[in-house]
Amino acid sequence: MEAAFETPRHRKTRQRASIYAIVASTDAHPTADWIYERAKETMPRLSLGTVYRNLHVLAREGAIRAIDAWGKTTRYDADLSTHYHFVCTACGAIRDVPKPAGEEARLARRFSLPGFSVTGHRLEFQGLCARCSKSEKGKK
Amino acid sequence: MEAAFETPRHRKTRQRASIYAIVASTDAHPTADWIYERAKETMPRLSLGTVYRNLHVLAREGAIRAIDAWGKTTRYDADLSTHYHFVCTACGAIRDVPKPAGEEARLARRFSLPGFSVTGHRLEFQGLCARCSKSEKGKK
DNA sequence: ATCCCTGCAAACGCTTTGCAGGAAC
DNA sequence: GTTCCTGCAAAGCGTTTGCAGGGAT
Repeated sequence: MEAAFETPRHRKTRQRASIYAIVASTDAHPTADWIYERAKETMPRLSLGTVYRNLHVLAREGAIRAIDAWGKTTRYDADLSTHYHFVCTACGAIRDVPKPAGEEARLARRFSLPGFSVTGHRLEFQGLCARCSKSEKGKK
Repeated sequence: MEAAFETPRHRKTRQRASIYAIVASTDAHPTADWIYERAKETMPRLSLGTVYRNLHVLAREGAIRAIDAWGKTTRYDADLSTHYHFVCTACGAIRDVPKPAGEEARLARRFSLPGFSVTGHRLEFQGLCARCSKSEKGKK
């Protein structure tokens, strides 16, 4: 009963460390399944359920962030800096879009939401990424 | 073979008419299941699969719009005017937020997305709606 | 030794789909 | 009469969860 004020919340496990490392190693905003496949390379007995459980733990701890784009599979991001996303409607790729400073203030000024206490917002651009944009032109 | 230039795409059915009427009758951004329950009141043999199929048809035709909020169930909206949404993280209610004129231009100016062809965007506010905001205060 | 965490598999919620009969054209 | 659409039920997909055994503390 030492350190009652500390919260040793979770034990360290190889699984969680590996999962975090994988998420942090890419900016491709991977899906749970993609992470699972990568992690299995070093831990063949890993189960998908464990991946999901640890992604939740990591997200709750604030180590990673869960993002959901256009109703598709949830994707995960270890880049905690606040930014927006651009989603390619053709290939599903997600690119980061930096959020300008003072965007909150601008939005608050521009949108009055009486009675509501706004805790956050989400801005997402859709369209074709550079690559898909090219191949579309080629086709048509 | 009259009117080859017209596209009679779909037949009229009571089911589709009813489903559209229900979506159009509310601004509560209903879920497929809610629509199903309502529609069953007048068409007890209706199946949920038919509801989904028709919602897709209507969305493809542009009669309604499908919106997905925070990874939860898809919701539907017959209000085609472009607007944003505010989602209450406590009760899940969705309220419309009018989009100011010229927002596209402003965003394009503010965010440069080189190489991407942006076809749209989505802005969503999260927080507590007026009602939940009150009850939260009461609790704490 | 404790209890959390894991692997496994079953179950979940929402959504989609194959089929055969019935309705719209 | 020809197709499309429906009701039904089963399957699909991503995700969650109950369980018993194993690993971290």
